[in-house]
Amino acid sequence: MSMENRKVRVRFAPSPTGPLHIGGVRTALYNYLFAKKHGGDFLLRIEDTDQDRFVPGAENYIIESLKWCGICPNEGVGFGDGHHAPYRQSERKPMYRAYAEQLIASGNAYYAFDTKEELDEMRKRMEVSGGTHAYNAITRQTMKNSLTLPEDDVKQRIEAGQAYVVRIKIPRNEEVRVLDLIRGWVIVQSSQMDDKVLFKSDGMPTYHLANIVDDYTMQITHVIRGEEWLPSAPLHVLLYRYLGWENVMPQFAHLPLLLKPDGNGKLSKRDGDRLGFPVFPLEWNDPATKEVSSGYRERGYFPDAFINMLALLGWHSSGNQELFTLEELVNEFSLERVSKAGAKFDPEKAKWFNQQYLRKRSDEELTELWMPELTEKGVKADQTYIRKAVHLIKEKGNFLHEFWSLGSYFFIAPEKYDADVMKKRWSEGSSKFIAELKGAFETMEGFSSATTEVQFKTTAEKMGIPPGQVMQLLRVCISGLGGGPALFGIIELLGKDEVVRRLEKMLDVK
RNA sequence: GGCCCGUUCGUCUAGGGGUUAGGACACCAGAUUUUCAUUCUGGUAACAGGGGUUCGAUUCCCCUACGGGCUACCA
Repeated sequence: MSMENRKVRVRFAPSPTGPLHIGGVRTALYNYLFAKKHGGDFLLRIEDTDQDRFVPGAENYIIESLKWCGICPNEGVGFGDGHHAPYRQSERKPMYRAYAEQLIASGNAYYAFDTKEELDEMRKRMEVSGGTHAYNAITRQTMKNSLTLPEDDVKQRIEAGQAYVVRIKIPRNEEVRVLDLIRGWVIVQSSQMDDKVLFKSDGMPTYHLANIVDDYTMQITHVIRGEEWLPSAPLHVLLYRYLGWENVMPQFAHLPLLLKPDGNGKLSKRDGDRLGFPVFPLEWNDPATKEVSSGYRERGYFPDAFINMLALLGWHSSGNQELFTLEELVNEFSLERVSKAGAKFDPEKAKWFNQQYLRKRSDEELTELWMPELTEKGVKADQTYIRKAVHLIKEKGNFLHEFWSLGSYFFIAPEKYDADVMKKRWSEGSSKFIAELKGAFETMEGFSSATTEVQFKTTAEKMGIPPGQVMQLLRVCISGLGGGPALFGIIELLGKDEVVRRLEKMLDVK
């Protein structure tokens, strides 16, 4: 089958060594968008070839994160098997050895018996002499491997059960070219590469071998991954070549890294703790340290807002649009528009995205989302009333969890009054004004925002007080807070009886 | 150290051989006819430096600087 008419198939291939951080989520997102855009498949493969680094719960965390974000793979661990199961490399273990042996047979790989100590010693030696400390075309001649040892010695060692690894035999001096969809041609001299281990002494392949074998057998057409993989891309190209798969080798795209908001460097777990914003999509309880790391979900972010925010970190459409639904992202996405430079993460903009999505939610939907908290607080109000309150509150908040502190006064008369405003605005004549206003309100027939506002102003003017001087005071009497939605909208919704009661209460307190 | 990648407002970015270098976040100022945390309007603010190529470069090339990544029997 030629490359051109193959169905697009991409994969997200994390290692279950801990919670997925937002950089990983963005990689998954771009893979998802690319797949959907081209009517292709998006699969999840778990790269657990390093059994020492296995963290319980990490795999499930990855699956739950993708689900929460709404970017579900259509194939893979946790999402149903396709034709290429299993999708966990530990379960694919039996298939890798044959490929390592194929590479040995074709002269592109070899057995190496060096111990950890011998390797350390070699590296030290090379560093002293100023050279690179790599296992390569030069240094391998001085090491214990099937290139330097007699054939029967090698055979004997293997039969005796001596530990060995399989290393790729990188050519002495050859130009290796990788075409990256984001960066163009990247050219590396093989003299700068080293004989990476492909197959470990514990019987597992390393990432490099497993990755190539799986991408080939799973018919992956595009490898979209983080920039930290760019240096090993030439190695991967060589592996495709030596395995005889170069004609179906996937195309590569290395994504720019997500950088910490201050200073420089890759965004890490520590930055979140230090700067007070989540680095993970979901809250994570570390099973070993018992440490808890906060998540976007638990902080009250909407998944679509979170995804929208991540999509714009390293990618931009041709226009000025910044708010995209998932469907719009799918339509607009292209690797050509992914930027090359790393993107500093901005927690402030993340909040702004959530605010935008909060506003986009209907009053009905927000009411429904808020109901559990209201019920828990013992609020007994009818749906229409709550919906109207929500309508006023949502213009002032960024998160649903702020609603109660922003608008509890719609359900409970304030217990406390904003101290700053009281100090600044309460004066000798204030009681008189409140009493006067209460009386005026009581006599009103209707009680709309328009009529109460007129009543308020005439009362103030009658007493020779500029309305602006007592407006915020009235707000505090009604809500206890110094700021909030349009005041007379609140007054209308609360209704005459309640407003009068609250004015009375203020007079009692003062 | 070596190799690789990168560099437009503080941040995310658009743009591209001739532009008033555009948008968004943040910030500041006015307005919403007299409250505020919303909204609206406006403003401050950028092509890392040096050489080329060219009539002309921020845009193309080279060098330097700076930043980042990789350099494990980790992914």
